[in-house]
Amino acid sequence: MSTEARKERPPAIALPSDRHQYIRQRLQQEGRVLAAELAQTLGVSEDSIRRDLRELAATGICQRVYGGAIAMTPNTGSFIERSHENVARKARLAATAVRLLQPGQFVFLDAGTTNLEIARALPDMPLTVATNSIPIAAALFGRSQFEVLVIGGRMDHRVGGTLGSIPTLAVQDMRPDLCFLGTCSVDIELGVGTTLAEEAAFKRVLVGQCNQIVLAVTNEKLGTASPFAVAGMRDIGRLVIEADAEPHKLASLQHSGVPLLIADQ
Amino acid sequence: MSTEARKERPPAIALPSDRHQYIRQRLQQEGRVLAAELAQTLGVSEDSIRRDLRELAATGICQRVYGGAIAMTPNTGSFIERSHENVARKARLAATAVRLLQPGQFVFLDAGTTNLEIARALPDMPLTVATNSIPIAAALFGRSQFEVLVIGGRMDHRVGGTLGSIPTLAVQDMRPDLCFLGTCSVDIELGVGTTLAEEAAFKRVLVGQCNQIVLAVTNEKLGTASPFAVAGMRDIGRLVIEADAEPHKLASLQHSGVPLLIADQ
DNA sequence: CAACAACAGGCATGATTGTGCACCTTCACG
DNA sequence: CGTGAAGGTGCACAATCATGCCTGTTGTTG
Repeated sequence: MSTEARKERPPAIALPSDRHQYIRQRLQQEGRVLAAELAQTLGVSEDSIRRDLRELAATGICQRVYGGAIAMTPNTGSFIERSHENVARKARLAATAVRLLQPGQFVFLDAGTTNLEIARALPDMPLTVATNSIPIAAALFGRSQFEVLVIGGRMDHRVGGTLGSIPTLAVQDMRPDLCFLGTCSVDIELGVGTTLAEEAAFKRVLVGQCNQIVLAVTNEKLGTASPFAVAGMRDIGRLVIEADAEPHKLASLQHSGVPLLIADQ
Repeated sequence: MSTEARKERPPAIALPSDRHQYIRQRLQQEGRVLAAELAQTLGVSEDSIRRDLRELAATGICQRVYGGAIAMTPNTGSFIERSHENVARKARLAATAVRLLQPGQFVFLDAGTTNLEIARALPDMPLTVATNSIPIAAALFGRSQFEVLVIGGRMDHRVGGTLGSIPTLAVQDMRPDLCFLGTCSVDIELGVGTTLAEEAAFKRVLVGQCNQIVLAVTNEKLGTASPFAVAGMRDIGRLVIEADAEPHKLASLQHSGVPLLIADQ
């Protein structure tokens, strides 16, 4: 196997940065690494490997698990998988976010697992809801007090909704009062971003159409960046975050002037 | 079988998170898992498997049952489909109907509970699938070998799909090879009909766009009429019926010249 | 109802982890 | 050239985690 050949190559590595690069390469190739195996391959103690993995995890490159680490590439995990992660925390975020709604409003629910929880948490009041997400539309099926508009087009199996020119054109005919924007990353300097170019293009048009943008983000997305920019922080009308967000991130967000809404514990 | 090959693959699993991922994959593929079988396949005790399943159940990924666990489908939501007890019969109809498909075809799946079973029974071959039904789109979500086109518009909570001018206009740009038409009633004299005027209007346009119309109907719909006509019997390219259809209805259908396809018992 | 399988919880054990500490190398500075 | 600061590395230790076994309980089947 090619991976075997690559694993057995003499490391001849003395610099920690070389080790980091090697670990990142392995993570990208195989999706996961084992601490003990890395220690043997690289000829250092497991302590050093653990330190390396901790540092890589701190920068969001991987996620620390018992015995090693798994790659944190955002494309890892389809929508179905992601929709099972952190459900309780997302539901708490959603319960707070829906308080921003007023009866009679026209609200857009962008694709995303947090927004799926928001769809489930929508209160029983007259609302017009538009969405390009199939799971969200399915969750709203039967909630007959809502006028539901489905944005048609080609379904993207990664994001769980329609993307491309057809949905983009359809959104240009709408003027939602409120938009819950789905996102992969939020950073004060870099703003909101996603991992797919097509997704970002759609969201950019969406942001331009909506009266107010609301962003509900879990802790792990705060302070991270994604390859494709969607919006700047000044475009965000309200940022809903968890109660136990890291203090220094919370402080810098408050300092940046974004209107915050902190979810109940 | 491919599932066999996947089951027998050497686990080479050292991390507990890998085990979780494997179980989730099996759940998604097969809908259910057995604790004893997992323990043997993964080379750990059943206690550990039970702990894993408990954790996965706690996060909502699966539901714990005696002997294993079954997959939860939170993204497809709580459908009212469970109220339809004819799922098994519809699934048999569907298994026969999908044999009409050829690789590479463009197929339209109209809204309807029988067509939902057809969506689930679609074989693994390259297909372009268009639908105005949200439950069907949700069922196809994740089947990444299909190019799925969702027909957008206002969602009708009674039929579970989009209806009105927007979907009708969207369908006029399509020329599907095959269309599985949803229906409320079929009669040799009166043809195909539905109970909603808007629904019938959409289906009439759809019928005009498609190269071949396939109708899969359960016994209780045969020989009944609905207020709004959709198509005549001569528009039907193939009629899929159950094996135990009433003999006199079957005879008159055969006499009428409609190409019949009788489902397996 | 009886036999049996599956289950949850408690417990002991070994593996993994984080942290503090000592040692080493490197490098800038006097 | 000597020296001290800074960072990387390995080791020891305590805490945590994962696992298998045990026990009593619950659910299933005949």
